Amino acid sequence: MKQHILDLLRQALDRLAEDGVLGDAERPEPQLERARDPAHGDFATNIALVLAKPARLKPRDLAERLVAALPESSEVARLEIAGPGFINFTLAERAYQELVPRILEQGHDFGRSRLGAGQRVQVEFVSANPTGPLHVGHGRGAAYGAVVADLLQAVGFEVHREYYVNDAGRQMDILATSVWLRYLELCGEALRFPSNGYRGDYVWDIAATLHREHGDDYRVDTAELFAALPPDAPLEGEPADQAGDKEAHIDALIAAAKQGLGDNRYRYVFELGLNTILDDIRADLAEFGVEYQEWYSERSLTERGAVNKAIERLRESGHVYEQQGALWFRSTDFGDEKDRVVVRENGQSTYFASDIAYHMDKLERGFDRVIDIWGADHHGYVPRVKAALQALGDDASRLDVLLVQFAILYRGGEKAQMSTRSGEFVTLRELRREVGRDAARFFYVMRRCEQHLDFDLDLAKSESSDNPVYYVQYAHARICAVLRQAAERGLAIEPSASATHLERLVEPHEQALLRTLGRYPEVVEQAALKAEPHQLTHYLRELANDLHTYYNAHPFLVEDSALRDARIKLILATRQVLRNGLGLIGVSAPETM
RNA sequence: GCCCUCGUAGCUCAGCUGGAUAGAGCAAUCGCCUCCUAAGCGAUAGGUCGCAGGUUCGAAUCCUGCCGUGGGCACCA
Repeated sequence: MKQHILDLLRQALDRLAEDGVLGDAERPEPQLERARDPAHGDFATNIALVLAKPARLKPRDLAERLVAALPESSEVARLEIAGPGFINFTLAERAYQELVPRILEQGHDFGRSRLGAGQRVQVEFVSANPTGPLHVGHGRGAAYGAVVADLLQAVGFEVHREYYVNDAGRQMDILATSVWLRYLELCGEALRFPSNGYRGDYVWDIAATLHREHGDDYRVDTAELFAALPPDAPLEGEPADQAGDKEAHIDALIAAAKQGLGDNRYRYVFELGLNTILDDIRADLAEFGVEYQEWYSERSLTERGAVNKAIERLRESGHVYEQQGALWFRSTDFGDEKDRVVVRENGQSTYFASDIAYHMDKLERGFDRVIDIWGADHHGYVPRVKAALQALGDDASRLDVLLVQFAILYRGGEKAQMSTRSGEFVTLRELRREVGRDAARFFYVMRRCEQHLDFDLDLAKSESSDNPVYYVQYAHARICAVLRQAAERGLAIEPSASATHLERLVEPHEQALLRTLGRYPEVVEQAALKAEPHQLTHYLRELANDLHTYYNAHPFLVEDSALRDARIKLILATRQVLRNGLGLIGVSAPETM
């Protein structure tokens, strides 16, 4: 509908331009907005105000010229110039009524478009280190990323969903070492677990697997091995007098593990930890309705020399220098606040170096657009990654980084962030178990991503209209109930084809519902282009409200068969849009509740 | 200290590429089930859009400063 009016406006502008009315000024794309006040019709444009100055006309005079130049359309019932020079469009009722057969015919495809014209977009999201289960913070990134990806796909982009697996690097060594130490404890060794180790129960579980399947094969004499370790930082309950460096301590422990186990056995423990956790993450996300096209291994990047290649390219283009034994990237040349190390004094490349290589690879794979979804705590990272792409001569504007703020759980009005048992974050799995997948998906995307999310667990679980998930789902179930009722009464529930009888939809509630239905494609488009799923959740709430209001005001299964036919078609169309919208945010549309 | 984010009704939030009288939901108060699921609907009330300047025909929206929230400022990942 909106596109149609825009077409009319463009044609009118063309005519005025031909007549020389507009002068030489650049012509902006006309802006067409939904009128806030019904008295202003359905759509309004400020184009006359914008063009008045270059055309050297008063806004209202220009508006009149424009209106005169607008082609006739059966969809437009009324045109009006208002206020300082807005042009208001009121659509014909028929234009709305014809939505119903269109929605029913297009079904699942209603609201989808080809706006993206098959452009390839990569969306990378979650990408949590495989050092433990996903927690509720990752859950928000997962839900948000999945919906953004689905929205983009719905408007015609070819979407590639990717998880970057940090399967190399120090954190993974710490995990492997933690698993091994727990294993040694299971073997009966007495040892002091490092302050920087991973302490979660899942580490014990992996260690138990190792112990069960391999007995004492991985056991070494710990006393000898750990004899010369530099001191650790004190654990809770330990005296703080001889505080050591926990980083140096854990690094020495890793080295000791590698030495004690030898390459093969160390690698086995490492892989066992990685695979166990990665499998868990995969299953967790799959149960959450989040699927990927690719799980991209950081290690593979290193193994085929991509990191070295990236560093070489930076070197060739003269953007790196050596200082104090390390290799630095001069990111300040590209707006970063300080230069960054890419190769450490000990010869190891940094995580940032891998990231440069990874992003270089993304662009080389030919995506038209690359979207990274990160936790907001990584925002300081954005300038340096963009700087690196610029230094490599790539187009950094192809990369968009979307930052997702933390989610804070509330239970009984109190923060419930920490789980009392382990002192760790609540896991995504625990959250899903508690509130269910539908509520979790909906609540996670209900707010703008840069907004801190207060996640009210009690509300998410409540079966009342306060709970937006139930509210929307109930609208869907209610329509299904009406159809079941019709079947029980032996009424024809197969609505007649085409637009027959739709002129009977004259009640204000029906007109309101039709207007909301007509907005759906615009909402999907905006939500997709701006990466704002919350627009869709807000819309669905409105649509459900229109339906509930209508339901309370008018019976659908009336004696008058023509009216009944029209009303059933209207609620069928509503059901379709509810389904489509819920589907896009990964929430089910139940037939009964 | 520097950088980023957010600050809108009692609470949680929309609205922010400048537009017409700032909107929802919850909570509060008052109503609506012999009728397709009351997991619903209606009504009332609720505002110095953090504060102060600036830009202009017009600012919640853009700019500057200040105040407050959260986060970031590693040869960690």
